[in-house]
Amino acid sequence: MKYGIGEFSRITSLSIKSLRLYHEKEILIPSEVDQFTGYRYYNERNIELARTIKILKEYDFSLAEIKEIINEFSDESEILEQLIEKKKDIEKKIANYKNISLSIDLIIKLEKENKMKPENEFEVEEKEIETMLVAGYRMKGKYSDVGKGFGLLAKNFGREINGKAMSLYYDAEYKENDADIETCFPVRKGKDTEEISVRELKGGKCISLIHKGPYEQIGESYKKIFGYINEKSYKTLIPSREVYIKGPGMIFKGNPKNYITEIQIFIQ
Amino acid sequence: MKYGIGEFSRITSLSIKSLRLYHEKEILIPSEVDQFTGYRYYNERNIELARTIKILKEYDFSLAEIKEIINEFSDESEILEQLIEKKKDIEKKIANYKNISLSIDLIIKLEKENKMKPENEFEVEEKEIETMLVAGYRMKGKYSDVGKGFGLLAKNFGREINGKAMSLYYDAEYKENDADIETCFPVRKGKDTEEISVRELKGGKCISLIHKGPYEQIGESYKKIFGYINEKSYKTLIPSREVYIKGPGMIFKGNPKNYITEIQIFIQ
DNA sequence: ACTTGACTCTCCCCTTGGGGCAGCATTTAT
DNA sequence: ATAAATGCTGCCCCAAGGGGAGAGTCAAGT
Repeated sequence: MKYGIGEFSRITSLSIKSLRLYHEKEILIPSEVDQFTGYRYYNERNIELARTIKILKEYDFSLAEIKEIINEFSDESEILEQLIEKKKDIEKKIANYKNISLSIDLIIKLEKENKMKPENEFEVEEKEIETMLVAGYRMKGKYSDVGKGFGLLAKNFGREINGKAMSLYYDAEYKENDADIETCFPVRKGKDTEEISVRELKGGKCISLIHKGPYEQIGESYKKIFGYINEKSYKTLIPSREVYIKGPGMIFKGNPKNYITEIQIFIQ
Repeated sequence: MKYGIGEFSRITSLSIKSLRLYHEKEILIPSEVDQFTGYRYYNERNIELARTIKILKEYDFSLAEIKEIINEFSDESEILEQLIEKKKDIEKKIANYKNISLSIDLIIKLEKENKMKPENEFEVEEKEIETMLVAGYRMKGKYSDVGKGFGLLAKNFGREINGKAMSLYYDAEYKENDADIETCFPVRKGKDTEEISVRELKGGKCISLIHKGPYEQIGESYKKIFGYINEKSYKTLIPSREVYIKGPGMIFKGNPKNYITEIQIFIQ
């Protein structure tokens, strides 16, 4: 029994194009090729081989690998090594895709939270903040350096991040150049590394104000919030916090005019 | 400040080749191109865009998708839809790879079992078989039809298969053409479908003989095993079993001379 | 001013696993 | 005998670049 390429294609569910390619690459050679017309004819043994090739393709082997395998081996027990290797490859891909999936999840989650409660209020507010687990990287420098801190945190704790980026300011007064800052992410879990400390960040009562717009103009909001605090004669605690509700994103830098930062000054 | 392509490549960790491609595809257009020399020069804004592109690439977006996104949007909140879609894609890939991984695992496992205990004995043996969960497809036909049954089972229960393929023979005597056969796989778990029944297959005491070689010659082994049974005056039960310790594989058909089949005839 | 070495340019071919089409030859069924 | 279906080769195309040839350009040292 012999089959023309069309029939063979239907039998094996391999496209005619693929069959011609496999012939050209000497992976699946028709049992007979008409010397004059070039017509390809396939037989039963070709069907078996085609099945093997299809399965190896499903298992993500490349045509080059498949060619090697079918030329050298004829039984599963002989290709255990290759199967184990391939499985490792696949596990790596799975791990990689899982990371991507988690990263995307985080972005979606944070953005959805923003959509849920569009912060329309610009008034000073008193509120209670809960204790949370954070990963923090403490540094001395300027505000503009915090990006590096967040980059470091994201690289090390990317998959455990659980909320919005924050900065903690440990100076009692405003410092331009040598500020004592800790960049933080809320995390689900994690261990200290050399540079990063993971710990509970105590909550408490705080005075909060939403600042909308570029960070460079945040001074005005600080003025407003301290005005309120002085009026009420509250005693402040350090560190104070800035929560980046909407800042430069994971993907886009975004438009600074739309940045939203929450200032939180904790009181006794 | 402007950067040559080499420096920009170092800054962004994108290869020069990629940068030229992105320019050609109008994804990342240098801030300045020398009209006479064709030299590309990049600026700070290009760095931001490059970062965005890199991240989208990591998230598995194609260049075409990236082009669309960066042309139309400038904030994460605007591409939530695309992110959700991409996440679905990635979940599909993960699911697919997991299936492959499980299939390969199964093959490796079964082959390793064969290596562990090379069945060297060809003598009739009495042994105890444990109860196991099986998925079975019952049919009437010839032995040569069982392949289809196994194909069906593998398709539906592939990821739950937990041992070697078996056939159960429900006829008391030998039948050539219209035999009542059930093809089975041991499975971890599973639910009945219209054609396939999942259930406990009771174990018990059986007389076993390993048959090595093509199935066509299994008659001799049956003769031997029934000789033994008659000699001992055992009462046999139905169904009897054939366990395909080594038969046509998942990948290769293999050489029938090396096939190993265990005949199990249960006794009271 | 010149040379040298490092950069950069365009162009072309290669990769994987085929898809699609043109133009022609052959086979099969009516 | 003729038409419809099938098959052939050859060419161009996709994504996302990699590699290299051959030529032009830039900056620094002499």
